[in-house]
Amino acid sequence: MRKHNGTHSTPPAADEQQVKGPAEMLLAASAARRFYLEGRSKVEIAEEFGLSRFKVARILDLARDSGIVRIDIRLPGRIDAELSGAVQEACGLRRAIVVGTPSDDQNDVRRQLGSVAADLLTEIAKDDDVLGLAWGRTLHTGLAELTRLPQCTIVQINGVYSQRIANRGVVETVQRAADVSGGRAYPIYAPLILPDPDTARVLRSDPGISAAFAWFGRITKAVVSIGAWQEGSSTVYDALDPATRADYRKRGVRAEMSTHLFDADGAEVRTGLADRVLTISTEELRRIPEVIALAGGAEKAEAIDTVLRSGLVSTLITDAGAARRLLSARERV
Amino acid sequence: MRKHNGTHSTPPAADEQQVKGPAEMLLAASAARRFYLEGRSKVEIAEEFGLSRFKVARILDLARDSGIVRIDIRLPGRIDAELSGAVQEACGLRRAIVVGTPSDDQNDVRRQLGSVAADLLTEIAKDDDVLGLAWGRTLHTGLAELTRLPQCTIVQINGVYSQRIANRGVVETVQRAADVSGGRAYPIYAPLILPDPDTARVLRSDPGISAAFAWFGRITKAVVSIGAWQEGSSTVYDALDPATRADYRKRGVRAEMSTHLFDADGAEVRTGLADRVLTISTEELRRIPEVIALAGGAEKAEAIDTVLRSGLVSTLITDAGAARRLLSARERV
DNA sequence: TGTGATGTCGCTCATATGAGCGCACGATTG
DNA sequence: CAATCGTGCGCTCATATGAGCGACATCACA
Repeated sequence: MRKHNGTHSTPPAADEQQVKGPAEMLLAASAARRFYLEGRSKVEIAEEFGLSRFKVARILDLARDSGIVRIDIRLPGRIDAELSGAVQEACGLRRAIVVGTPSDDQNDVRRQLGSVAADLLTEIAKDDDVLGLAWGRTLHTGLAELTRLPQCTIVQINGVYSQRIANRGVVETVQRAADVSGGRAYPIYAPLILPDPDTARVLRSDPGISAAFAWFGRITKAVVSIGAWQEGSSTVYDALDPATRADYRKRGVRAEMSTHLFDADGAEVRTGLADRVLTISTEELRRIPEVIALAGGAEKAEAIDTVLRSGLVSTLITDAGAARRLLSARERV
Repeated sequence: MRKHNGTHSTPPAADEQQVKGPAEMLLAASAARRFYLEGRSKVEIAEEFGLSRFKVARILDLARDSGIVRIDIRLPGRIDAELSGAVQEACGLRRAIVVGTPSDDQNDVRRQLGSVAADLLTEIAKDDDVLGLAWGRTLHTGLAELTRLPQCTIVQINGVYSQRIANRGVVETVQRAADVSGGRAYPIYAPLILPDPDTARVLRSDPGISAAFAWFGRITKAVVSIGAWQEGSSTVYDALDPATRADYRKRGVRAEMSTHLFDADGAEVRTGLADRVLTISTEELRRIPEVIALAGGAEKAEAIDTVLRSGLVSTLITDAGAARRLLSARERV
């Protein structure tokens, strides 16, 4: 039972006025109202107007084709359904959510992405899920909206980068998530990046921190963010000294996710950095069934493209600008 | 098979956001696109998304109820479907066509009504129809748009009121209608109102005029216009001297159609006027299967109400202002 | 007037669809 | 722990629906 084959796949130039005259138009509008709005069956309508149900069907087809009946599908709020579908398709993701930001302000974008991520978590989290949260700046504001959550264990999956964000905020958000969830929380009260591998090793054996790390293998849903390898786009980039930044860039680093570095092909670039950060490993990440990555801003499009190639991410939440650039990049390939 | 029982008969206050989260919303939008826009079946959609067809049905219901899918029915151009239906219902007419005039200018309204009448004639006239045309000012301009017509006989059903309108125009329009139709025309080259019954009698036996009158009994579709018994609203009123106008008004006349006068109950008011006009009789009118009446302007609402009660009219073409007043008058009864 | 093209209508029949139902599961309460 | 309720899911089955078809009217053109 395929309706209107063709007519709707090739959208009309304008309202193609195929209708003959006012009487038929009125009949079409009336029948369409009964059928589409009042939910009557075509048989009923046929009886009411004294027509055959086939005639009614043809009239309704006509009404759709001529633009009398207009069906539009648009998500309330900010999600761009079309871009979302396109990105999901083009990148082979389980899910892609593109928010159509009217504003270009970076903070607005971050807040929106975080807010959507919070909604998504609220929606897809089940009891006994183990949530790994790795937020940096992007998630920080938005996840404050997290007001409902099933009873989950919540694990912080990397340390805190305290230079820019008040510690208070991060701690509060973790605790808040655990509170609304009613489950246990495993925060990591330690810096993200440490001066040397020895310090990292010592901290990993700290009871509180190791408790969190012990959960990494059992995380079922994680939220991370993607940064481009440039100023202001990646917490890690910003935390490193200029020489190291340049060195990594020379070694092909284009993107960063949860302190892991990726080149343009989505391959992980192994550096000494891994030894002196407190974070989940890519192997552990890969085992997580649902990895939600956030990244906003058109300038991150290449970095997103890159990280998605690694196959670590199952859901991407981004904004329209980045989505469009991402799509045009993928088309070119 | 009744869809969405209730939900759509009670329109939601706003977009009732019943949807759980972004993922479900996205799924709903995606499924709705496939179903409503691409015309896929629910079974296909279910297969594509790996759901049962029931789940798909529920998602689609949700999408409609939550406002993701918006179906609106509106006629392209100027016809107001809702008012048309309401008037048709309230007045027990076979058809009612209400044009939604943005302009209040009387000439604009007349042009629109005439144009719609032309379209309607084009649509419903069949070969071998005998069309009776009685136009006054309202139809004069609009019927110029008559560009297509099956082969019909066209009969002018009343004389010409030449004081205000150039004769040339009327004659031209009649001939034009006959030309586009390819049928024969029976114009009446004589005034509508004559000074006395004798002159009328003489003229009725004029070969050309009596030829037209001879067709009156066989007319299958007629177009007439309704006037209120006041200045500028009825050709007949305007043509009479003040004393006669007042006299008729005193005798209950509220409306005029094709020189026939009606009181507030829709009963015909018999006056001497009938003997000195050249027009079709109400008895002949009543035998015509389709009588299309035109009347525009809110000030004619009462007159329309009145004439419709006579039962002579099967189709009304009017404007939104008159329609609304007509409806509120009928509601009060 | 014939004749093929075109369009309209309503039929049959296979398929799509929804109402109603029961089942399984989780939450709530005694 | 058991009973109860609510909820979400998918099944059955009667109904609604569209594709395809032939009958018929209409039309353009010879």
